[in-house]
Amino acid sequence: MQETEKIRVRFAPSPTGDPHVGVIRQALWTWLYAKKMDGQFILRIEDTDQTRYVEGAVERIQNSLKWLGIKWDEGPDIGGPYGPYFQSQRKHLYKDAAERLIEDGFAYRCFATPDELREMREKQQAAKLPPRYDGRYRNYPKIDAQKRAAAGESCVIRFAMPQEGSTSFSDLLRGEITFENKELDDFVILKSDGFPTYHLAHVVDDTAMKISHVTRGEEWIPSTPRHVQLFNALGYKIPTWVHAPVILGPDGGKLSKRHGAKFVLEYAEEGYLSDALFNFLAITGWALDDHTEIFSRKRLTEVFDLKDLSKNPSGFDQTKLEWMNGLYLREMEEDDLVSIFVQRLEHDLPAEIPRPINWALVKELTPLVRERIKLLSELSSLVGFFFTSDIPTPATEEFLTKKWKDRSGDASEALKFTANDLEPLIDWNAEDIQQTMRNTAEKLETRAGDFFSLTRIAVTGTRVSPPLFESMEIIGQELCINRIRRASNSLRNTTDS
RNA sequence: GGCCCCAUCGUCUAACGGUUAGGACGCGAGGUUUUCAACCUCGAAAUCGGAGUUCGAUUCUCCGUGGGGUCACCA
Repeated sequence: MQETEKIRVRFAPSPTGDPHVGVIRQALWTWLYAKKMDGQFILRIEDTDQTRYVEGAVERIQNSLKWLGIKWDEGPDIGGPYGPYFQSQRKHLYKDAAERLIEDGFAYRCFATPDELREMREKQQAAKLPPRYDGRYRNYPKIDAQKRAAAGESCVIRFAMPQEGSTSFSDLLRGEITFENKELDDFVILKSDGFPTYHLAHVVDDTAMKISHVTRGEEWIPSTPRHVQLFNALGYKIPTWVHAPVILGPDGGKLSKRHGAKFVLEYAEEGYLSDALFNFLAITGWALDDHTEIFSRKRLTEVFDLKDLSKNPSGFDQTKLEWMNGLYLREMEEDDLVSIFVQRLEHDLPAEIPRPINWALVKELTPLVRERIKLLSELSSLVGFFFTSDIPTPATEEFLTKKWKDRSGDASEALKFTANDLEPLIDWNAEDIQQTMRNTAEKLETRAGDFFSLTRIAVTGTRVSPPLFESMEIIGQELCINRIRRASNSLRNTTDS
């Protein structure tokens, strides 16, 4: 019974480079479905094209998945009952299948050279015909083909597509899709180097691995009739097909590396949270209802369903991802966030700052900054001044904006008063610091805001910073007063122009 | 170009054939405020076009149009 069969799905990338968000979203949806259905999620490496193999790609793929919390139940590193999980290690299976197809009259050897085929296509195109294999070896005597192959002549094996009628299949999302067989040519199933093409390989493997749902990008729709024919010719059961939408680049075309980060691990480096990217990827192209969009992984494994995927390709809304990342940063459990912050600062803070990073300090400043950043990469520049006893005094121009324009003397005075008023403070806490400084401002007949901004620059070194008084409390009395005095002195030595 | 898929605010999307077409990001206005954020309120913003079917189409059908995919000894 189909209904009672175990759900087994797979993610089957080829190791040609880093997986970008489009392919990883595909993996993510597939994984969610496996979890929801209490099935198995298999990772299989489709390395049948040795010319495109990229060193380290398998590791990058695995690391991308791991970073997102997508664990496979069977795969190249952990094995499983249907291994091996590298197609390059299953060559004999494809060869056997191809030979069986020849035996049964579904396939034949083709000795056309690449040059010959290229020439053929050029002629077709010159004649304004669609480029396609013309079947020149389709009726070549089997005995002769056998002889030439045995003699070591290079050849490929092609599938003999039916030339009449049509092939239909049902897609979970799109329903019935039909192609005229005459539109399809005799495609290669086994290459001259003995490796299979994708068409043969995945049909053989998906069957051998008992894959119940073939999930893949919609770009595969046009070759699905070939797969249907292959499944049938081999006597295999047709799986359920799910051709999911793809992600479009910001330019409307295919996702391109020119526009910002593209690879999953780049998002990690840029300071996105795994949970946030996961959530975001899950809901671009899928929705539960008309209002929910924040989901934990666990919740998603309960409510997600492949059949609810959107049919149309989606753009990648980078801005919304950033918003969502900020949201996760704000809502995360504080202790978890502290440890993420520490980790990030270890990595991002300038080398001069001694390691290990002071955990207690990070814990203190976390509440001050967590809602001020969208990306972890923004953290170190925002909090750097907490970690060094010796910030460089900002340039005069930094201080003399707005109310203080051309008033370096006044600014210097104001800071001097602040330092003096702050010095006797016994209980160094944000509230008292604020009160003291408000008094100072009043005394100087200066608007508090203008006055605070001056102090902010002196203490933090920047015009934009975490809340001033809380920051000052953390930095400590002595250091704050030093910085303010230093700023005051530097301003006094400036002549207004 | 042939074939195939798709079509709701700028973007991601929701809507048993009956809703003032909903939400979110972003954007604009206001509020809050020591900077920046965050937060709150309000606002602008969409059913690609044309025929049908129907008492009634975002929804079903057809035709256009637009976008995307695919036509390899790549996946």
